[in-house]
Amino acid sequence: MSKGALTRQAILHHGVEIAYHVGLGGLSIGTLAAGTGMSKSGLFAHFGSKESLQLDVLAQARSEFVDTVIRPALSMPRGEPRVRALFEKWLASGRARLPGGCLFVKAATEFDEQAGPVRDQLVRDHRDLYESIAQIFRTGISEGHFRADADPEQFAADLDGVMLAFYHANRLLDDPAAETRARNAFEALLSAARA
Amino acid sequence: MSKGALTRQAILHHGVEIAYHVGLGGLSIGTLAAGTGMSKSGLFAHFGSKESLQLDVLAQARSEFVDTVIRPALSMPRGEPRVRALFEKWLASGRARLPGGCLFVKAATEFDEQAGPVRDQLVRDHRDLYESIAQIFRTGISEGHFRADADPEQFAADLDGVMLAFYHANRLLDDPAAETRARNAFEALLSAARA
DNA sequence: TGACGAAACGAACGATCGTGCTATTCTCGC
DNA sequence: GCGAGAATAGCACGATCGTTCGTTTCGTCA
Repeated sequence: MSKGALTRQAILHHGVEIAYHVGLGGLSIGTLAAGTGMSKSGLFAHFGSKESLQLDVLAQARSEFVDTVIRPALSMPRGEPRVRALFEKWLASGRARLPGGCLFVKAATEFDEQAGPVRDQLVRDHRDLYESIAQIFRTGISEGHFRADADPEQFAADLDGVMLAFYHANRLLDDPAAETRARNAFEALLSAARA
Repeated sequence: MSKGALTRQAILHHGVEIAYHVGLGGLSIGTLAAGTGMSKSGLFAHFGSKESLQLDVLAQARSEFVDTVIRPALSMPRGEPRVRALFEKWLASGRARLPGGCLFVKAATEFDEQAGPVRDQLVRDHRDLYESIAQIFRTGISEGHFRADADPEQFAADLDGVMLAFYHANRLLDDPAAETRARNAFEALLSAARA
């Protein structure tokens, strides 16, 4: 990998880390440059605009989330084990405060009323996520683990809700029962899909 | 009401409206002053600091949310009707894009990793909300509408998750099925609490 | 009506924002 | 090892940020 691509990646890694604390809008080029030991203009040259930087940081977060949550789940056997692995990996990434998934939640609420390319990208990413969840759930139907008339899209929305509530309780409230509650809710979803 | 208190209230109303779009951090004194037709310094004098302004805007959002969601629900008969009214009012406030509740979700993700008085206040508000939900649910237990061993705190977390997923699907994705999904999830919660 | 306190204004501060330029340093293929 | 081109730095810009200060306008009550 060339020198430029290397520092670029280091910048984005730091960027995800910072944006995870202050949001994509709060991520400023000056502080990011200071954090990576670069000059403002030197860093800026890599992206050309702040919006482009935000999109690249978002792409980095997405790939980190896919690597730590989606892909490991897809390597599990089809059906309930795969669904369960998705949930566990997702939960673990939140517990460990991995910036990937968290940044997505933060960016989604930050930009949901601000039109522009960042919002458009977030919409695409969220749709992809929902589609991935639904697809993983469908393997559970075709394997006979879940009812044939279960609604995969409904399950995707429900699971997202469980995770969002977990993020809130875990990160804002520091509620030690957050994980237990998330597990209870997840098991309730599964048993409703089975019966 | 004195002149000062009147303009102050007008400022806060506008503040909630703006923060609902750009977040509490993105809410700047300059734009807020322009939006209310005041000078920056004249507006600033009402609050003394940006942080104080943020706290006051948050208090305004909280009171709007209590007025449009919590209080109407509490006026309904104890038990399931009250729980159902809470859900319906909450859903309606999201559908109508009333800034009150939405701003809370936005501020929660915005400040969940930024220590300070704003975060502390958000934690208190969120705990109060959860306690209110649990309390309303408990009236359903004592009225015999729900199982005696149902967990009110778990229900509060579950309902919050349903609403968070609804916000996401409704505001970011503009998903027309968002409301139906929220209703399905809510009914599933209720029937699980009954059986 | 005159006076006094509250309310709002105008101008300015230092800091930081994103973004251009130009120059310098570095990297890497020949 | 040299030269081309990429990578980074330095500096400055206009704008906006939160904040302060002194002044002016306004509301209210004696």
